[in-house]
Amino acid sequence: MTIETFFPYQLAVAAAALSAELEDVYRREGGLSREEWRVLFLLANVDALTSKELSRRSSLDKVQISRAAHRLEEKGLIRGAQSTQDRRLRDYACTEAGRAHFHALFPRVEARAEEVMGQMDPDDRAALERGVEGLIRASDGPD
Amino acid sequence: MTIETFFPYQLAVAAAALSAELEDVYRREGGLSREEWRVLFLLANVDALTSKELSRRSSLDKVQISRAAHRLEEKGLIRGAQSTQDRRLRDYACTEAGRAHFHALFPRVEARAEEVMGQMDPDDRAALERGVEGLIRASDGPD
DNA sequence: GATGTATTGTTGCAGATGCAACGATGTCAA
DNA sequence: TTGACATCGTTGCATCTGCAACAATACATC
Repeated sequence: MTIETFFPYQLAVAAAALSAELEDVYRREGGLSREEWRVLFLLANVDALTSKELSRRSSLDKVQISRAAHRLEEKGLIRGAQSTQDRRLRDYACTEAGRAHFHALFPRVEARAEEVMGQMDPDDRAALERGVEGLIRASDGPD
Repeated sequence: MTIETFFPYQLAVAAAALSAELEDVYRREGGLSREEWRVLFLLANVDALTSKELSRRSSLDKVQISRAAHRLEEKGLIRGAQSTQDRRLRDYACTEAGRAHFHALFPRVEARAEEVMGQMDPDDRAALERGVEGLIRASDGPD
C-alpha cells in the first residue's frame, strides 16, 4: 500500500488541484479569498441571507463568515445589518457593485473549471459527478 | 445557479468531509498533522526517500516537508541525514518506532474511511473512484 | 579550474487560521 | 417577571501557513 493508491489521498489531491485552479482566477482577477468567494456566490443570486444561513450553506464556520463578510463590506461588495427578527444574527445582502463583480467573475471561474474538467473522458466526468453527490449524501447522511 | 449545485464546490465539500474524518483519527489517536501523516505514510513502506521525492509524492511543497520532517524527527518517528549523492538534499527513513506507530494507526484510519465510504451506494462508490482517477489524470496531464 | 545559473532546504516575517472566551440576545420553564 | 440555559457574532491569542530571501550545493559553459 502506497499513498498514491490510498483513495482518500487521491480524492484530496484531485479536489485540491481543481480548487487551486479556480482560486487562481477569483483571487488574481477578483481579489477574493476562498471564503469571500463563497459568501459572494451565495449572496449574488438572492435578496438576503442571515449569517447563520451563510455558514450552513457555505460549509464555513461562524468565524470565517464573520471575517469574510467584514472584508466584503470593506470592499463595498455586500452590506450587513443586525437582523430585526433575531437580533443575534446579521442579515447580509449584495450591493450592486457586488453583484456586478460576481457576474463579471463567475464566467471566468466557470471557464477555468471547464478547462480542467473538459480534459476528462466524458464517462469519467459523469462518474465523478455522480460519485461526488453520493459521497456528500453519505457524509451528511442520516447517522 | 446556486453554489450547492456548482460542481467544484461539491467536490471541495465532499473531499473536506472525508478528510476531516480521517484527520480526526490520525490527529487525535496518532498526534499527527496532515503533513506528518503523509510523510510517515510514504516512509513507512520503503527504505528511504529524499526530501525531493517526499515533496513530489505527497503533493506538499518543500517548506511543508521541511517542517513536517522536523517534527517527526523530534518525535523519533523518522530520521534524516544529508544525502551523500546530492548534498543539497536530505535522505529520510522511518525509525522502528515510526513504522510501529504507522502500522498501529493505519488500520484505524482505514476503518474510519470505510465507515464513510461504506455508506455509499456501491455503484456511486465505484463511480467516484473512477472519476477521481480521471480528474487526477486530467490535472497533471500532458498540457 | 572559474564563473554564472539553477536547485534545494531552511528561516523570518507578515498574514491567515482555529479555538476558547465573552457579551448580547433568545428561549423556555417556573 | 424572573432565572437558567442555549445560541450567535466578535475578538484575543497562540499557532499555522505561504512567501520571499538566503546560504549551500550542483551543473553547464567556457
